[in-house]
Amino acid sequence: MTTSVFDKYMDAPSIFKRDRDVLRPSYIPDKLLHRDEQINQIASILATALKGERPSNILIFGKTGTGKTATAKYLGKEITKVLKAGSAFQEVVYVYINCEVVDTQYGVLQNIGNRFIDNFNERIPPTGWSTERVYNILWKKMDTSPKVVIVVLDEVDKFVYKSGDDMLYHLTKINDDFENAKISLIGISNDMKFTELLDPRVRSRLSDEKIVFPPYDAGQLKDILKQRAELAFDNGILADEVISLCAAVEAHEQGDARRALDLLRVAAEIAERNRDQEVTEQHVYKAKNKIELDCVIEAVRTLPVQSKLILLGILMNEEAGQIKLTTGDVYSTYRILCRKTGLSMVSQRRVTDLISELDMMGIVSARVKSFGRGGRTKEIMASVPLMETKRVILKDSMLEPLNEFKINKQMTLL
DNA sequence: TGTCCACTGGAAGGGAGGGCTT
DNA sequence: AAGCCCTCCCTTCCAGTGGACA
Repeated sequence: MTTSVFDKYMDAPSIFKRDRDVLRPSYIPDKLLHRDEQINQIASILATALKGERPSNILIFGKTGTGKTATAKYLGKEITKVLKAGSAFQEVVYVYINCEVVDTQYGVLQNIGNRFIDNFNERIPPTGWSTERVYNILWKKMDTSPKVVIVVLDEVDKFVYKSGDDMLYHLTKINDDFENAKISLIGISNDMKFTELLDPRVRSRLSDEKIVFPPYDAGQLKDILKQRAELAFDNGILADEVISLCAAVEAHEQGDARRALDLLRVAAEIAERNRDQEVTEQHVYKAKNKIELDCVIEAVRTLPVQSKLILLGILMNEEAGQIKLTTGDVYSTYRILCRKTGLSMVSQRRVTDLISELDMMGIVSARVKSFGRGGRTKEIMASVPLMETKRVILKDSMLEPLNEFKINKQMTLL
């Protein structure tokens, strides 16, 4: 018999009863717990679609992991069920778009449009057409027969921040031009404030109905975890306190069900890898640390090389004992590193933006501070673990020349 | 009280790179 | 091939600014 490096993992008994995907946030259970009120509210609005009328537009607010996306997808499934059963009076098309993935006007219109184009050759290409043309095709294809189109724009705030509200304006106005079809929008956002950016006309049209998803409390999280755990594990695999602990940890932070589920899944995976028979509190604590570090590492690993260089500069300064830096400091270190690696150098203005991006990602903390005559600038410091992060950055092949490189205080003063 | 530093962050625009149309 | 369009990444320009210091 041949042996391989995988053998010892392959024959390890699995802790999971079946698919571990039931613990992933993308899994939509048959019954969503503790969201009855919101589901009923939205369902009562959308029900008009099944009667052939245009439902009001809806804005859904709530922090991450409060079940907004799950609810939207769940309702999509339910509508499909009704349509299949043939009890609807009208054709209803439910389009779900995640604006974090599709974040341009063109992209959103293309995505919606292609739902109504069966012939592959007629499809709207990912780029190349004018937006106006895409809009016209979309309009024509949608309006061929009477139907109600419900477009869900998940993370719509991301879209508005990036691309403005033109597209929302057109989509909310398109009904005026339709003869047969009707469109209604569901915007999902975790940021209440983004509506301030909208043109007043768009704002009032978009937010006919507002629905807020509150964070889950510990008890609710516990129910949700229990529901999934029953699907994922056999009895006796989870120590009694494990679910309560996962629920308590996340309820304490933000009431985020997504993270609570991740925590449970990773804890179980750690137990499995250790060939333990039971998932215990210790596994949960380990999982918590692992998830936090993994998030940082993944975020840093996928950074563009210019941002890596900037972050590396900040970390190297920290290593040399310079914890707090100004934009000027960061830029001069950045220039040293550019010269060392031979990479092209971007302007200070651009670096300011990249620093702000790193700040938004939580990788560094940067706040504007005035030093009086010393000028007004950002005060920047890293908020990720020094050595681990540095190691990840230096794995980038373009930054190889920096492997043994260190900076000292004089260099930052250049 | 006014000055002045070292930026901040908005605006406008360029150009490369993707792709389509004619 | 030439002429479009859109997005992304970047530059240049510049008015604006919080607060220590004279």
